[in-house]
Amino acid sequence: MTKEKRKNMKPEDRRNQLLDCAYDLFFTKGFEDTTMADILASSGVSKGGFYHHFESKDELVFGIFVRMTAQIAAAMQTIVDDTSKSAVARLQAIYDLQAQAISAMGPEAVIYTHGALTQVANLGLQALLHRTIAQASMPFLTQLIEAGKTSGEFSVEDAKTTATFITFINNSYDGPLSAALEARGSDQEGAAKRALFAAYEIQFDTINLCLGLSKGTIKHNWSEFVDALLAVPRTKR
Amino acid sequence: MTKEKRKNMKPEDRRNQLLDCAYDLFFTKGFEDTTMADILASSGVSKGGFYHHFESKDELVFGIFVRMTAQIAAAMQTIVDDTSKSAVARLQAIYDLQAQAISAMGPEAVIYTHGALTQVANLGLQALLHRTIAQASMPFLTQLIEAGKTSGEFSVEDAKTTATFITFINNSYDGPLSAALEARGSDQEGAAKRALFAAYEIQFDTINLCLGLSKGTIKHNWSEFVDALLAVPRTKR
DNA sequence: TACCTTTACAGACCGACGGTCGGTTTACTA
DNA sequence: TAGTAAACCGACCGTCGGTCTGTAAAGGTA
Repeated sequence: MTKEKRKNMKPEDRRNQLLDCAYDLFFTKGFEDTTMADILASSGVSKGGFYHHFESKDELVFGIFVRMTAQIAAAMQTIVDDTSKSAVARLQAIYDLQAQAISAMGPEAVIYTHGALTQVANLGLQALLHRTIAQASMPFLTQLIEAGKTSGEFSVEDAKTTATFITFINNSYDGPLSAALEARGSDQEGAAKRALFAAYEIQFDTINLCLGLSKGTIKHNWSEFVDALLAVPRTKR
Repeated sequence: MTKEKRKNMKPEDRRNQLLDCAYDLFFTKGFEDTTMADILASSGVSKGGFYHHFESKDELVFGIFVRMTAQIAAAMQTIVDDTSKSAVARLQAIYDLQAQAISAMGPEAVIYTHGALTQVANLGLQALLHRTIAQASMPFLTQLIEAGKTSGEFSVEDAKTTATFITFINNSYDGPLSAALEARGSDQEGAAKRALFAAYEIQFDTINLCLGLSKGTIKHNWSEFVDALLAVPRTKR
């Protein structure tokens, strides 16, 4: 931390810089365990500078999630709006996109983030993240299921009910992944990996069934990616 | 707060009293928003007295969940161990027990607790509660599904995988209930109620399907209880 | 250039919080 | 009744998120 000449930045740039710093810290140390001093030190901004742009520490979380939902909404929008594809194909595209987005982070980063979010101190942050993603993606999934219902591809009583249930499962069912990551390198590794794929199977069987699709219609293409995840050696810390 | 004569209590009693006070406060105000001063005031114990029995504020949460898991485990144990009943009947008994336990609280208390847990400030507590209940109930559910598999009642690939998935759904799928409670008294009430029952339907359809049971075998008997919940007028606060 | 206004920033300061510590009271035993 | 161990008290401490007063940079105007 060498003493640098003070540099006034454009408000939007400074805000984004602070959001970036907070993002890193919150998702590794957790919200409560990240102090304002941490954020100020990593960003090189003074307290006064920070509170000129944000009203509170809480607003950082809010700001992070606003950025995130905007990205998710935009991505899903383009997929759902491509009506040249069938509803099934578009739904599959959503899952593929999910896989791509996570893949793009790289295995190590995914593991690190996942591990951090699963810590007890971060459960609140994780729950809020799930809720945020659910709220952002629900409308588009509902719209897509509605489209598939009218086209006769999906056999569904109520699109919104189904969308709610599927969104819930997609977002929150990460227990088996945690267990598998935990088991890396131990003699339980093989069993945990099989359990993980069995979990994905039951998850996607359920999804297909809820939409009235035959088994295996919508599928996760996560195999090679999960393999990459489990191949990462456990970091000592 | 009249000044009373000091009364030394047995450690176990004092601990339980403090856990009771903390339970009430945490599940209404939330963990972070409950100060030590709140707990001390409501229990009439001094700071020194408290820290004689507990190491930290965090330990209160831990203590609360230990008591809770013990109760859950005991209740499920007796049901699962009653091998005179079929596996289906025992699984149904678990859901009935769940309904009874919640009913016993009374509609107002359920609504209040649910509302408190759903607030953003309490999401961490809620997630930890879900995780705790899941860990406590999983072994018994696995055992029961295993029994039903060998008896031929359930058609299941792997008992543990299925138990994990069902436990996950049972514990965490409370979004529709929140929405319905939120809609009480408004013109959306009817729609929200229908949506809630549709959500329960898709939930139990999934459960039955995961166990290879025909639709409607395992069912929730929550109708009249949910009616009672939704009949409670919204309290202004 | 000189001057003024606006705004991005600095850091001393504040009250509230969780937790500590030395001392006091109670309950029990001999 | 004296001794002791454990239950209890409350003043005190360090750290936290947040405030407030002041200052330096940036940009307009002459």
